[in-house]
Order: sequence, then C-alpha cells, then structure tokens
Amino acid sequence: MVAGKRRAPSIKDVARKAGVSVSTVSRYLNGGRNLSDGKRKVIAEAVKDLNYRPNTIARALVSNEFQSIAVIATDISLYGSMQLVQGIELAARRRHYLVTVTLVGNGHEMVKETVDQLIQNRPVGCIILDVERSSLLHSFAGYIAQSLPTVIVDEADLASGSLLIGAYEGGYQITKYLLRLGHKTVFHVSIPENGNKYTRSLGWRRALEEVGAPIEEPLSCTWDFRKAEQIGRYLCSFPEVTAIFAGNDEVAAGVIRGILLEGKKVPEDVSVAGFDGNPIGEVTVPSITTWRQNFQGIGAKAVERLAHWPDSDDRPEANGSKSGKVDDGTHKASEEEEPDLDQLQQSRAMGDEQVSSRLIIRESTAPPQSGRGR
Amino acid sequence: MVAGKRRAPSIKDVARKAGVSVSTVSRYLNGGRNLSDGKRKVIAEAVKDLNYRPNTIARALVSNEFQSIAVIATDISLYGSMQLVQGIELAARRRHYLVTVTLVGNGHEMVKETVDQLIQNRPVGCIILDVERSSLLHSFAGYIAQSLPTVIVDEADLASGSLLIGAYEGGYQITKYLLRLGHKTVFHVSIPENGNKYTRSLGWRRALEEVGAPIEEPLSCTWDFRKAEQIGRYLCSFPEVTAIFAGNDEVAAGVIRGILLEGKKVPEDVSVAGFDGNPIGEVTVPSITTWRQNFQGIGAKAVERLAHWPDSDDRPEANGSKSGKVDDGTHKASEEEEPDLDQLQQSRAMGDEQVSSRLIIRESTAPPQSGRGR
DNA sequence: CTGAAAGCGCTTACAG
DNA sequence: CTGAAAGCGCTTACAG
Repeated sequence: MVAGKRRAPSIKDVARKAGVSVSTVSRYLNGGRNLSDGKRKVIAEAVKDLNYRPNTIARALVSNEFQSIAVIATDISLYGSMQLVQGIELAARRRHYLVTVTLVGNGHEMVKETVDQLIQNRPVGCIILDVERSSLLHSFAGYIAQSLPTVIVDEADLASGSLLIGAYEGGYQITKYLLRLGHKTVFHVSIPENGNKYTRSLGWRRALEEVGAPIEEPLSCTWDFRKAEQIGRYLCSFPEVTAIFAGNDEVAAGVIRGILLEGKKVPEDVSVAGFDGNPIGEVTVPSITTWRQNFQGIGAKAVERLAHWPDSDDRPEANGSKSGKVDDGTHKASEEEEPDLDQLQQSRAMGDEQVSSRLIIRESTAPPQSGRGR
Repeated sequence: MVAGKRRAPSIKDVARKAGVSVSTVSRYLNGGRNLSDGKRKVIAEAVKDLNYRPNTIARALVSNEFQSIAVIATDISLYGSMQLVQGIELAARRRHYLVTVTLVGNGHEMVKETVDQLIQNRPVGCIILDVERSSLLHSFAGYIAQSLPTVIVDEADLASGSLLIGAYEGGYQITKYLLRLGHKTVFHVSIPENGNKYTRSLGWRRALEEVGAPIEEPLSCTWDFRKAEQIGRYLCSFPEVTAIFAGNDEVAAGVIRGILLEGKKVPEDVSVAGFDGNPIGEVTVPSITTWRQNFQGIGAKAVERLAHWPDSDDRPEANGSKSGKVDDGTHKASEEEEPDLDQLQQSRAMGDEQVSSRLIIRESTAPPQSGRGR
C-alpha cells in the first residue's frame, strides 16, 4: 500500500523535465516574477506531469520557519477549547499554515522538554489556550514568547494586552438580562479556579454593581459537574436565590439538576443561565439560556494576530510571495496579496466584540415568582 | 519580546564549543555509540551550555520523515472526535511525535490541495477520523494511503481490516441490557448518515436478532439535536416503544426532551440509553444511561499502529536510535529501546476490546411499566 | 573512536 | 530573463 521510501519528485526532477535550471523552477514556484512565458509554460507542464509539490520541510530549513501554528493547551476536551481549535484550524488553513496541537500536563521537566521541541519546529507562532487552568503552562508563556510570536487565548486578566478577551461582555449582558427580568440579584457559580479572574465573572460583577444589587462571592465549581449539582442543591435552599449565572453550560446543567432534585422548579423557583452556547443546552429539560461565544471567531483572530505579527515577514513588501502555493496550469501571479487584505479586514471587523456572540434565551430563565426575589 | 531571526545554536556551534567535529556531535545526539567518554562529556557540556536542541526540520529533510502524525477529520467538535484527538496527542507525544490536525470540508479541489500539502510534510503516518461523515474524505483515504501509513478510525465497516472498531460491543451490550430489563424490543435512533453501517447499530441489531425481538429500521437523526427531539416526540406516540437506544448521548438528550415534552416520563414510560459516555449525561435530568467508549485508548491504538507500521523503521534493529532525544547531563544510552516494548505491550493489551469501555447505568433506563412493553 | 565530504530539497544572492 | 554556487542543519557512508 505504502510507497515506502520512494522519494517524491524534487525540484531537480522538474528542472530536468522542463529543461531549465533549478533556480528557474524555484522562481516559478515563488511567484513567477522575472520569468519568460515560455519557461513558465514548460515548467507548469512539468510540475503537472510529475504531480510535483514543493517539499515544505526543505523550505522550512532554508527560511528557518515552518509554516505552522502551534497550539499549546492543557486540555482540549471542553466545548470551548475544542471550538477554538477548530476555529484556529480553519483560519490557519486559509493562510496555508498547518496546525499543531500539543497538550502539556504536569511535571516541569516534561513541559520544558515539550516546549523546547516545539520551538525547534520553528512554527510561525504559538497559541496558548486556557492558561488559567495550568499555572505551570502559564509560567512557560513568557519563555515561549521569547522565541516565538505568542498569543494567549484566555480571559483571565482584562488588563493585560497580550490576551484575547471575549467573555466580559457576555457575563455583563447575561446578568443584565436576568436583572431586567426582575431578579433582585444574580448569584454566580464559576468554572474552576480563579472565578474572580474570569472576565465572564467580572462582567457579572459589573452588571450588579451598576444597579447596586447585592453581590455574593461566586461559588467555585470543578470540572466534575456533579459538584455543580451539589452547589445547585445548596443554593436553592436560600429563598433569596432566584437567579443563578453559571460559568458554562455544563455547570448550568449540573446546577439545574441539583435544584430539580431538591423539588424546586427551573425557572419558576430559580432561573439558571449558562455560558458558551454549547448545543447540548438546546435539548436539555429545561433548555438552557446562554451566551453564545464566537469561539471560532476568537480562534481565527488569534491566527490573524500571528499572521500579522510586527516582526514577521508580513509587512507589505513588493518582492516574492511566501505563500508556498503552486499554480498548476493556470498561473495567476499577483493574486497573492489579496488574501492578506481580506483577512485583515475580517480581523478588524471582529474587533474585540465577537461578531456573532449573543444572548440565547431559552427555558431555564424567567421572571421571579411574585412574592419571591425581594 | 521575540528573538526574531536570531538563529538557534546549531550542531556546528556545539562542535566548535566542544572542540570536536560535527559528525561526532551527531553521533552523540543519536545514541552515543562509538564515542569515547571524554568526547561524550565535553559535548554534553557544550549542549547544555548552549541550550542546544537539534533542529527537527533539518533532521526531517535528511530522513525524509517529519516526526509527526497527521490527523485528518471533517470535524472535531463532537465529544468523541475530540477525545480521540486528545488520546492521539497523548500517545503521540510519548513517542515524541508532533500531532497535526487538519479539517477538510467540501470542494474536491481544496481537499486534494490540502492532502497533497500534508503529504509533503512527510508525517510518520496519517489518522483519518470519521470518514463516514464525509464520503469525500473517504474517497481520499486510498489516495493518502498510497503515500503514507494510514489508519482510519471509524466504525463504519466491520469487515474491513483497515478500520479500528470500538462500538459493536457497546451497541450489543447496551441493547442486551435493555432487553434484560424486560423490554420486548429496543428502538434505535442513529447518529447521522449510514445508520445501518455504524457498528453500534450492528451490535444493536445483533442483540435483537439473538433473542428474536422485533427489529424496526433505525430512525436517522442529524447533528442538529432538535431533530432528535422530534423523533422522541414521534416515537413515544407508539405504545410499543418502551426502550430507545440513541446513537450518542446528545441524541439521547434530544429524544428524552421530546418524550418529556409529550408529557410522558423517562424512564417510566420509555427508557432511553445514549452512547459514548459524554460527561454531560451525568447531570441531565434524568441522567443518561450510556456506553462509555474508551476514545483515548482508541486514539492511542491508532498511534501505535502507525508507530509499528510494517515498512517503517520500527523493526528491531541494533543500530542507532531515532528517538531524537538529547541527553542533557546524565547520558544513558541503550535505554532507547525500552519504550518501544512498553508501548507494544500496551497496544496489545488494548486488543480489540477497549480497556475501560463499559456500560454506565443511570436514571434514564428502567424496566418497562407493567402492562406495557409486551 | 574520529573527521572530511557529500547530500537531503529548497532559496538566495551573484553573475551574466 | 537565466543559471551556477553556496548554504540552511543535520545524517550517513567512507576513510582513517
């Protein structure tokens, strides 16, 4: 089945077949500037006949840059991270980058090993996901950034310019919505660790502050959603709890379950809202009000940041394109620059507010019962 | 922040610093056979001082093999695929492979482009996920297999030797379980497309055949889980429907919602079981009986298949190790072979039945109400 | 045990 | 517009 060690045709083979020099073929491959139509044609033919593809590895060796984006995460098994990865991949491939995924766990030594190896692969840049969940990885962010353009996708620190933020607005809006419904205040069950740092939590707090609503410290959940169930049971024993904002949809589901198991009703007795927009919330009973995050957009934005990194080759320049694209047959030079602009445009359009992030109102939230919530 | 174009130390730098030839350093890096202790020591020191890491790209150029595993999928946003990717990454990194993720959508031309580029990266092998959901990708599987060791992780065709199967047993067991509960038969709502080919469906069918239970053709759901809700509504209008096996947990949630919305009860009126073991099923109301798939194990197994590919360099050989590991400080040659054996062992232990796949019984299933189901 | 040389597939100045 | 040469960082025979 496998072609084994049979090497693919090289630029030499193309040159020989086309009767030109290797340099000329290379020129053809890189934009076709300064090339007679005759050569262009004969090379195009040879490329096609041989089904030639430039060896990306060799290119990477010369340029000291492998056209890839390295994603580093502690875990990609949650809805959000997974969507982010998907968004990164989609955006990356538009730019002909390959996406690499590396999970780092515990053990300082291993992380350094892993990270060093990654750096040796010379990706165009690195995207770190969910640092908040691993202080270890977080501590390596700086180390990585020393060698590679690095974007941290997280929402832990609103102040830091190096982070991509998406959730503050969502936390704010969802809390406002609950308040508008007539709830005196909104309780918060945060996703694991650093509940006070997540921007969704900051948005929640801000919304409460604005109207002078009482603010209880968030209850912190774990990734074991049965903990959310316990929290739900606990919270609904307080009559003043009429509205709960959960850090994500799974936690919301757990909280709802806890409430229901206590014999109370959602949303009649307690309203519960989730976060992220996990499709599962559409078919639970009750279905879950949530803030849909545009994860794919955020992923794409991270990629664009790397693509437009200040020190990179991205600066508008008139010489050869680096796209590494091979034109089979019809050769259309000078189209190379356009995608860049498109992307930039798109990146800007996304701004800091994600295009299609929005509140999705479902069954789990409603006005407080009369006589309650005050 | 970024070190820009400053090149990392190369093997030349190490050689110069250590006062030996490049070949000698290379020998050191590749296992240290035929090396005097003196040289070994001085090189180790230079490596450490320079914080040298061999350039994986250069290595890949020489060996015509980049130490990576390419995952190709149409979508990784479902629980199962995501777990698979995670399992692949974990296993791959134990072997010092980098994992690459590529999503292929529609458009024949683009897929060929993408796949060709991937092949040019010369990964050690390729893992194709979920072919069943994209006949397009499926049609490329053969093309890819011509150039690379390829493993298809899917469950579409029990007969084909090239597929990794995991779900037949699960479908069988979960159906048996429902039957043992006293249900006369079990209806099946399959995940999208080719419901008849999924092995979980085959297992379901086999279990029914064994006891001569009536077999209704599976109802096919889509990835929009509201469709599952409709199916649930529809199915529970038939009194003979007392047990439903859904193709996955999200579909089960949707089916359950449909049933509840019709005013029936789960599991009192209808039992519903899911599949996969998505943690969300733990906190829905009712919580969902399911078959937990050992996705990570399957992913690891796919990686091991590639690592032990017949034509690869894996065959036991006494010469240099290819592990690409740099020993900083303490140099322990000859330890290189051991991981291989470990892994092999583990791979075999996993066999065709996944280690920790098992039935998880929760609230959504129960014996049929008396007077029903017969 | 050790080093000089050639080569992996490409790109990049440098001459024409 | 075109080609010969050098070089990217490593490994692999080949001589000693």
